[in-house]
Amino acid sequence: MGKRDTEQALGADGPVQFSVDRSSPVPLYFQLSQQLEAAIEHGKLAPGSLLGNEIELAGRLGLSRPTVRQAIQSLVDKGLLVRRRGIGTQVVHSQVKRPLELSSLYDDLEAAGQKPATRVLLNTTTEADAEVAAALGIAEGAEVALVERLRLAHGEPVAHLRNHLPAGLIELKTAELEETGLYRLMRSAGITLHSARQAVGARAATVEEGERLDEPEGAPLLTMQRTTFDDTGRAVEFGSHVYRASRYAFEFQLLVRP
Amino acid sequence: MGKRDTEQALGADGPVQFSVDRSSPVPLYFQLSQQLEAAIEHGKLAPGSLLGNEIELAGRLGLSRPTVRQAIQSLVDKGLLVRRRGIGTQVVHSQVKRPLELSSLYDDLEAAGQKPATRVLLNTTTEADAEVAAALGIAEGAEVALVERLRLAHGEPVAHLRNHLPAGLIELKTAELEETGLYRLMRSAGITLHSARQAVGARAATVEEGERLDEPEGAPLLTMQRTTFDDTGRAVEFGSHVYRASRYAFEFQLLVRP
DNA sequence: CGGTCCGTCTTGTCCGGACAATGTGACCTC
DNA sequence: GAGGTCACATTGTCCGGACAAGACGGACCG
Repeated sequence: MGKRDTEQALGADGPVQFSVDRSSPVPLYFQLSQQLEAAIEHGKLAPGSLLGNEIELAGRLGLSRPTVRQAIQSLVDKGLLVRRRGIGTQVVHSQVKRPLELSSLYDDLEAAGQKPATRVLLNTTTEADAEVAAALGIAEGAEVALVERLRLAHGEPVAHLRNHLPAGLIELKTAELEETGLYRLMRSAGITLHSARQAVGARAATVEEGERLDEPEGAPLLTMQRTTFDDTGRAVEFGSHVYRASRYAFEFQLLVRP
Repeated sequence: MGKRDTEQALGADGPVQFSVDRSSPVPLYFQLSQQLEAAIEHGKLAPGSLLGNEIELAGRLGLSRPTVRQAIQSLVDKGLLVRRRGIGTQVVHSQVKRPLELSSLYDDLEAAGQKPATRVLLNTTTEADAEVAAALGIAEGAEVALVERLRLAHGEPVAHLRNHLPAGLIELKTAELEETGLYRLMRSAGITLHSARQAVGARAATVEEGERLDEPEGAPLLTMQRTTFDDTGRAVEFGSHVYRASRYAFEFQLLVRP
């Protein structure tokens, strides 16, 4: 009965089928959004194809339209779908890389198959200087934890990491720091990382930095300063890091919210 | 009649007042979210203070609870509010910098009061090589626009910018490129920028780069490669840029979506 | 005094419906 | 044939209600 022929989201044998389990404790909208995301990821929903209108989709699944909209909206926020009033909802054309987690050097190296290792150079407490106090939003002179680490890949130095944390937030054990990344330790301590403000620059290596990182004096180094916040807006970490430019580059994705 | 005393969002003279205009074409939830955001921005809602429960807020404004929730949710997504079941919704503790737009060097310099200027070195079309084709998702050898620019601040060079764009997307006039940034031109051409994938690294300047940027050979340079996508997922620009590390650093904010 | 249970508060999820806004395509008119 | 007009399809906004889930405080009991 459709007056208009539309490019439907069809597989080889009909429309992609979704289903929800009402006995599951997982919210219905979340079940649906995961199935949609998986279908997009696996190419079952081709880029550019229309999803079919919300009301019919809701009826087919036995859900209400608000629930279906909530599922779709979460994927729109992720950049996987585009809604167009009067047209429909379609899959974006290019495969979108995932929004990229707050990059952890340890995880980055591990994912690249580089077998990261860590040498803890310092694990103590100190008084916050002006820069650290401003970054963490605490008083100058307040006690903070200070960790300095050398991160290695394949036995060669990649970066020198210096981190300051508010006192009492987490107890950092040197043995743990040698075996995993700082963010993993914080997450397993119940801290939910939420956002980070970063500044990335470059400069020439000093003699000391060169010795530490096995680079000649004057070699280009990548520098990053980062303040990380948890979900309540507290600053939970301030890092001041130096990377060998010959061994590392940052990759990340920015989303624009208009 | 409240059995519990809660830290309310109070000003000097009672709770902050909001109001909506039903005759306005602006959606109600958007009116409310803007007023909430402004109140947070101006400190009228103190960090950590509770917002008051949704049902009462809805009743006070003459709105339904879903509408109020939609307004609140948009601010939660922005990282300005935190919801806690059984507790309430509260303002995050630290002032959050805005999510940071897709950084435009031109806008960055202008915002810093640096009076940016642009010298267009090249404005032509060419065939996409393998790297450009892969980044833009087009065929190798396809026609692309190519622009090379030197960006100056206070008359001194800051960066060398090379951009490739799919053919036919936008007509770039050299005169316009000298006067504003590429992103502004694209936006005013009706292209809605959505996300970008970036890689930032560093390296030592070659002789030619040094001459172009007024740096000695071997000076540290910041490099960035960026592919920008519009809201349908099309790649609309691939940039390969080189910055003087002594004059520029990237600042940006990353959001973690759990 | 301490631990457990329970009630209450708040957000989370879900439903069904209604009307508005907008883009598309077909139809009609000139 | 060209242009404007109109109906239709689809998402956008908004409402009112219902129950569930989690968190906190206080009462109760050992």
